[in-house]
Amino acid sequence: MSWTDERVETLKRMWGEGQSASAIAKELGGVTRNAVIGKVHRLGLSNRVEEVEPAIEAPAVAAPERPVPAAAASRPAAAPVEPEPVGEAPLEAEPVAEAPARPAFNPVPRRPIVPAGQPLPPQPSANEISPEALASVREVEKRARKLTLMELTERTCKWPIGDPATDKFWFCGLPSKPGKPYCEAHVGVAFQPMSSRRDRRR
DNA sequence: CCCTGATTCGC
DNA sequence: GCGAATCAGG
Repeated sequence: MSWTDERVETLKRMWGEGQSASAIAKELGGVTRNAVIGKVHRLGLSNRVEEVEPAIEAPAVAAPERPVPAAAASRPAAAPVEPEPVGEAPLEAEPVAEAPARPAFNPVPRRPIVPAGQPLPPQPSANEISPEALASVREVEKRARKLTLMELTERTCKWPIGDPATDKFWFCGLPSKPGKPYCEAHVGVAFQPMSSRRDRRR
């Protein structure tokens, strides 16, 4: 395989979307993640900071990180602060700013994309699941690895746990069954034979 | 062990 | 230019 314009385009797009090198390699096919990474570097876009798509803008917090405005030059022995030399500072001063007391650290500097694979799980209504399976799930969820969306891979269980609207939300993350999006326990509740979920008038 | 990107260097 | 091997890290 060679880097045709089309393939390069796909590479750029996916890299821009925050996809991992391995994911991109898989998508393209015929190349390894090493090849992708190598190409990324040769294209000079290893710096993923650039945001190509419009999408929802996350305030790109640069975080200059300079809590100590003045007194930088003269730092006798009084300043207990920052042990770091802050590297050089060949650049001229640009103190002006005042950075409000609060660094205002807005989270989510990234904008990950949903990992390939099937769209996610239909939260089952806890009512039509066998007691055994349900018990199993509860048990398993205590041991969930609590992965975040971007930590999911093809071999981690993608079963969502908790309320997405709160902090108490994560993905199971336990080893998924080969070829399945979920772990043993969750496969059990996700894929129910038609026969077992028949009418159960309530 | 699973995974990530970064770098090197023979081709 | 390419990418396997390797490195460094989570």
